[in-house]
Amino acid sequence: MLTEERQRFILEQLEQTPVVKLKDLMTALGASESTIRRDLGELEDAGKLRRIHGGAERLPQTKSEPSVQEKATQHLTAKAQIAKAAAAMVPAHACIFLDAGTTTAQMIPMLAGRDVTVVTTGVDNASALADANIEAYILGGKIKSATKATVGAETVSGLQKRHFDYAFLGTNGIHPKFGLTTPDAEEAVVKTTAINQSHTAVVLADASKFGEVSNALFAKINQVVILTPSLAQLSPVYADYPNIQEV
Amino acid sequence: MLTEERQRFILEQLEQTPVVKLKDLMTALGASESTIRRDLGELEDAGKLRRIHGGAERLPQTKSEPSVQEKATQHLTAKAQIAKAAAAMVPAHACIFLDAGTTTAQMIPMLAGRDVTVVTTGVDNASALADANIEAYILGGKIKSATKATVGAETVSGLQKRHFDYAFLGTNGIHPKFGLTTPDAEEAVVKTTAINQSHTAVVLADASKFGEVSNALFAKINQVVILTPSLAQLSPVYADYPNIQEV
DNA sequence: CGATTTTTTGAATGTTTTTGAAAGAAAAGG
DNA sequence: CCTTTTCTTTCAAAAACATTCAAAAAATCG
Repeated sequence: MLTEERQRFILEQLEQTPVVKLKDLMTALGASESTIRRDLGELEDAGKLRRIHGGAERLPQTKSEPSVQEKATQHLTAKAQIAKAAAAMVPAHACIFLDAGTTTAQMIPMLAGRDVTVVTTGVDNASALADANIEAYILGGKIKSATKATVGAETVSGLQKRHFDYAFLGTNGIHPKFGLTTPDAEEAVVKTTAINQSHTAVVLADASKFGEVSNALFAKINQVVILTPSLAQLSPVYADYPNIQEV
Repeated sequence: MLTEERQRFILEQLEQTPVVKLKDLMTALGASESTIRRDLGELEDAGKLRRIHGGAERLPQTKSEPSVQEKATQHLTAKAQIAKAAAAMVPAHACIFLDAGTTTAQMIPMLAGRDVTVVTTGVDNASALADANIEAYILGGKIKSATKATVGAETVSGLQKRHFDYAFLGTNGIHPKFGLTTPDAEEAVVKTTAINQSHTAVVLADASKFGEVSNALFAKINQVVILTPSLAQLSPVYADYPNIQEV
């Protein structure tokens, strides 16, 4: 484990929680007390954090990554376009899986009044489905505060007891070599399971996702149908895939 | 638990409620009397609060935007009063069940920053818990669109795999003869199961619930602890129950 | 390529801070 | 008044701290 890796990890921890404990860092990083202390000292000298007895705390001016709300307004029209096409794929009496996330959320108003059953892992999606009077189920599990999605063994085993006509998922990255990826490993497991339990898996992706690679793989490109609004704008690499469809 | 974490929590508490009790802080933070006293002393020296007999009080704010938050905290509604008392019952490291509903939802900001694990059936509560960065789990199941609570066999069997130190529930009716009742039979089953799986079950009820009877029974009065803000106003019938407590 | 220097690491040392408990003083409440 | 609760002070144990030193790893140079 390199010095830079450790220090980056410490700062990432501090973005999630206002204080980190030295002992937790020792076990998490597998380094000795001395090493962690040196890292904390250097990071403090660099003005990245403040040391406190027992660990370190985040500086007050920490800027956060784009929140759920900010992301929601960014690619709105493109997302709505894909969502409309995705909702049109759903036949009557179908049972579908709806991933957590703002992209799939756009499908909900377009499913209102339809005879469909929806299973989701997104807390916000569950709320919207209830508002739209759609028959909805949420899978139990631990709630990730960043995305408000349920994850973990309970969610996965809940998925394995079901089968879906269609699964609709979002993604953070689509790459010819590295496949479909998402930042969170636990969410990746959930997505993979949902794909396995569905007859047809559909990924909703706007142009900004192509060529991107995130942390955790959840499927290869040819395992799913990909809907995108702007096939022409993309690198010609993606033209070889018949399962990437323009809407 | 680090010094900074404790002191941060104490100040956050004082934003919610004008006074904090030393004993409540002890159970909430899992620290000794001496430690809490030292924290209060340091925070007083730093000009962050004023110590009073039995705890500490918030300083009179002369800052920018006092209107919204102070009004919300100074004139505590009946529900917030009960929620505050209920949250004070929760010790550190506890695992609690939080019923769906607006009454129990009021407990969430008062649990923020606490070392507790919360399991809920309320979709909206799950969202609020995630916002407050509280470790939260939602039970899977069908979502009732009226209340956005999960119900059904999946929810009940999920409950039966767990155990809680405390369960906090709302109710629609409290009656000496007909017990605790709620309009929906499926939600009643969930509440009953939650009570059975908990060491102590606590029902939060304002005065309007007493004497009312709804459709489905979920518990007898003496099976739970009932918190209410206005014991004196109630019919003398309820004075016979030692488990009905004024807050 | 090997030898030497520099950097990084983990353990050992003694010091400081934090913590919880105890005992008596002060305050609150009947 | 007495009883109970809360408060302050003191003390020893535990945890966390800075510092030093030698071994291991990496980089540099002849």
